Amino acid sequence: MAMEKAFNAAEAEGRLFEAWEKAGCFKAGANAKPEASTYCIMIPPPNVTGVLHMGHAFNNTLQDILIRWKRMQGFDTLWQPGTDHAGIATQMVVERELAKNQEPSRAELGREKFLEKVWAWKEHSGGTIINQLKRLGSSCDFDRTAFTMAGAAGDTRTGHENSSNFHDAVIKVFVEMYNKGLIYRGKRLVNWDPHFETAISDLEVENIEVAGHMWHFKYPLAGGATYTYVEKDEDGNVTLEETRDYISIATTRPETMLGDGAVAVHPSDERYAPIVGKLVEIPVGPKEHRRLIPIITDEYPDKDFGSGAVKITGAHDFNDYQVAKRGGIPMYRLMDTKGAMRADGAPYADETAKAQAHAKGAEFTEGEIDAINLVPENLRGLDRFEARKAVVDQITAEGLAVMQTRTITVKDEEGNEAEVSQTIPMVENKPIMQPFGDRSKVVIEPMLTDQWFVDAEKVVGPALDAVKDGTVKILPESGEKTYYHWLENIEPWCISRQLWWGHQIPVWYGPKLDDEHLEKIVEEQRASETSDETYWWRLDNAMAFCAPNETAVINAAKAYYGDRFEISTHQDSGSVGANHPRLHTQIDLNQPGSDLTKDDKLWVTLVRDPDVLDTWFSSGLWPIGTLGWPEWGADTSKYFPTSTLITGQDILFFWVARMMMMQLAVVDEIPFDTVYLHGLVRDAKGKKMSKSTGNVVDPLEIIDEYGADALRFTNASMASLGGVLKLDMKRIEGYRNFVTKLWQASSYGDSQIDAFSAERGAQPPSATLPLNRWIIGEIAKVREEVDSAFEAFRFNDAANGLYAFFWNTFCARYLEFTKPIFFGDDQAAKDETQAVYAWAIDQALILMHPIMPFVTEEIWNVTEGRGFETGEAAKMLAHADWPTYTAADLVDTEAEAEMSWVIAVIDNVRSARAEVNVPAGSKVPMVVTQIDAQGQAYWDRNEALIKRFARIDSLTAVDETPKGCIAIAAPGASFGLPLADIIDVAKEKARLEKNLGKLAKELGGLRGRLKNPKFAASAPPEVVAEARENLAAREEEEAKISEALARISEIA
RNA sequence: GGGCGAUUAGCUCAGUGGUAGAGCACUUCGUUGACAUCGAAGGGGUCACAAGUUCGAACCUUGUAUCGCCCA
Repeated sequence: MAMEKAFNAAEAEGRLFEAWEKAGCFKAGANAKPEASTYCIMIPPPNVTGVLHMGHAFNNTLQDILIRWKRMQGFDTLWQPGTDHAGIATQMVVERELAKNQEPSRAELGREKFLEKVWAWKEHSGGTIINQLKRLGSSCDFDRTAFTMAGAAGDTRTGHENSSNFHDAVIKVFVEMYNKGLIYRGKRLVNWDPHFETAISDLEVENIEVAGHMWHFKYPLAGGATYTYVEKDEDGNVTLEETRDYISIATTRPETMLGDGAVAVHPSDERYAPIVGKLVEIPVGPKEHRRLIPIITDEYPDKDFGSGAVKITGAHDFNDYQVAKRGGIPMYRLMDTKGAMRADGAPYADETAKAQAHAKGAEFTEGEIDAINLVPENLRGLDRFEARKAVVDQITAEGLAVMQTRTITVKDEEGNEAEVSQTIPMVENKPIMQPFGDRSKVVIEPMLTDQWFVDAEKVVGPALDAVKDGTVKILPESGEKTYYHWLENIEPWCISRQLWWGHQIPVWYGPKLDDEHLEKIVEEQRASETSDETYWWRLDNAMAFCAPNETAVINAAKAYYGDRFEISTHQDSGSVGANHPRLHTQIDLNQPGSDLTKDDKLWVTLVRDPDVLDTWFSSGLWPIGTLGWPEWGADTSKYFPTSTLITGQDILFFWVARMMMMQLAVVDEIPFDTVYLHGLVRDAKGKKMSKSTGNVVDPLEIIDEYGADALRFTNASMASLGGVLKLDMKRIEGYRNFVTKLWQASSYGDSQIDAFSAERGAQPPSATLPLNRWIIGEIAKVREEVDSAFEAFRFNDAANGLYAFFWNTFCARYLEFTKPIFFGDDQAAKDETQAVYAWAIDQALILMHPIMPFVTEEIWNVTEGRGFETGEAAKMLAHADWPTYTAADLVDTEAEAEMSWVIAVIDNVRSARAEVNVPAGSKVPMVVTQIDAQGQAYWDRNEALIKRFARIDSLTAVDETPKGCIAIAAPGASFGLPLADIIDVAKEKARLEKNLGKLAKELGGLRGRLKNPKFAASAPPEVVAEARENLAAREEEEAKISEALARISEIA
């Protein structure tokens, strides 16, 4: 059948993908040979709310290349697709949707109803990105599409119908790790998002440089003490000396001053040495209740930054937190979950007294300190930014701001200008790095909160060892260094999020209890029934029960509380503080005089922790969770441990390292043996793609315009190990042209030489012509090149090798050289060449299929005609057998030498003609002055070919080169083009001289090396031999050109 | 401040000890029986800098400069 004029990607891609899926080409184990080893890739699960971006396109192209390659090789392959539930992103999307449709808000709906809405949204829109992966040609086993919330309450099982019960796996792991003491609850400074009212991970924080202010304030020394403040220049000369009764502090966040626990200076800072250990007063809040804090030393303050003294607010700054931990400085939390100044607790006077008591040595627990609210009444409930203004105003009004004098020009009423000196507070306007929530876009507040943690230090060991001993390989190697650096300095992993959408933590709280303290508990209970004490505060004294489900937790609670108690559970509606664990009795404990007797029946209500697990906790279980652990059967567990993980280097720690730790902790096996890391896809200039810059490239638009194959080829060619990924449209266009080239070469085979009617199979047809023997060898070489490139994850080498082979060797040489045969009349030669041509195209399609599946499959199907060898009908290319022939099998060195001689003659003639302006179209005569027997044989066999492509009409042997002749040198032969009438003698001389110049440079290097006795002594023999051969060849060429130059000079 | 990396042709990048390559761009030519989404020919680099190791360095070592990314 005649092929279309060009490949219509837009029309063919959808049709081909459907055909592959319909034929079950991508199912786990499809095309596997009997007893084949498994090869499995776990997709890095995209966010279920996501849409395909260039990063996904790149990442999935590489995965698809590997899986298609292995599938064709006959491995038992599985490429596992799926999405993660993306807690905060999904919750946000659904909340926004509710608002848009004017439906009740999340808070109005309550937890259960809201989660129904989320599942409904997932059912409707959650499949977007999975379907977009298909546009790219991704050959995942989509029947197994997984979801990290599969099996959780309310799951409608849409879009992940066959997914295993991921929820059970997550909960099981949590419970087991909890029981082993690997998971605990504690206070830590986290990135708090005041909009979503949850902790978020570092990855979800964007640090953005914004215009900020730096205020300078005076903290007066306690009791009016003074000291001599001395500043010196570099040479030690005193530049300032004054008596001060304060220490100057610079801050960009004055509202946090209320929670200061200390002022820190560098131990080597001489300016403050006299006052280290003294107390200073925090210059804000009601004067009579101002707290005194110590001046301490710590390595953290930078002497040259600001005044060199740093206020330490451990509960609201990551650096300060470390200083506070080192120095035992209390951390006072100032804000609530919305980022407003706290309004809870006792009056300010009482609270500040508590803090002062603690400072003087009274014992407080961490929770008790956290309960202290150091916000003065007049600031309570204010948004943090309003509070900042108020604090600045109050300090300035009191004269405790550091002032500066400025001269400004003012105009009076008549317009006269006058210079006026002004003293104003010192406020520096300077850019500061500020953290923003990547989804909420609000300023992230570092906040000390109760969170759940994995004690990562206890599980990191095996994950480190597996990479150190080479069991798991990370590419590029720099990734391993980063991995070690991360894991050797690992911190506790915060796994709780204050969200509803996610795996709810399987922990229930009840009152702490034992017989001795029962009365005390009852008393406390009595009090708390009427008090405003928060849930968070209550949990400090609560008993935690961790179990996979309610039945189990009730059993656990029974064991703890004993027979006297009835146990029930309460599902917290989700708003923090709305409920707390309770102990009930039929007696109204709040009635005066009421009391318990020993036989009174009691009830305990357990409350489930409202928090959910970080999405990374569940995606940390992705390899075993998707395969059905703990309920997996042999048909899925055989794919574990998986083979290759391809992902972005930015999540090496967040995801890769955690999968390593968790799989090793849970099933004691590595999750994968090789990790391939790549960078971010950037624009052509290397800028990050971002909506605000407007340089985002949509892969789907690229597919629409250039076809998926062009995009995929571009991705492969960019994928050098450790390479930077800059996406240039020009490059995509170039590879689109390559797709066309492949199509046209196939079309030539089809319409011009009817090659595809030839009978052929997987093995190369027998060939006698050097041209055909040569191309068969070249195919074998490129097959080896592609395989070794894929094995080494050098996708760029595979892509570039195929490109160069197909364009420069196959099309520019072989295809052209078949023309004299097909336009001649040697039928045997035609038959042989037809078969070889068709076979070579088949092989090229196979080798290019992993990178460009669509165009290759389309050509494969329209050209037909293969499978004669085995008698089997042609399979789809996606399941064609990957070849194993080697260069050693198929390269014919004689044919190779002959073709390179022919090509050299043609190229030299063409080059010489072009440089001396002989019209390319004109046919000219050629003479030969000298030719060896080998050269003569080559000429005789390839005369028609050389004449056609060098545009020569005759060859005459002469004894002496005619005057005015263009010299053509070839190995073992000297030719000339006697064109005295046409050529420009000066140009020909210039050409020869230029060639001599190039040769002289090469010869200089070669001779220099070979003359050096140490070279022959130290260099490997094959290098020396190569240099000798090279020198001989260059010398032969030099002699010929020198002679030609002498000849041409005769007529000049 | 710490970690990882980069610096090679006008641009984007390959190149792990044997004397420098690709694509694009550029110049000239071309309606030559697959292809103008093309073909032919060509120009273009002190491999950031400095010192060292080596017979030999873009590559290994040390230092310097500049630029990224991540963490603090």
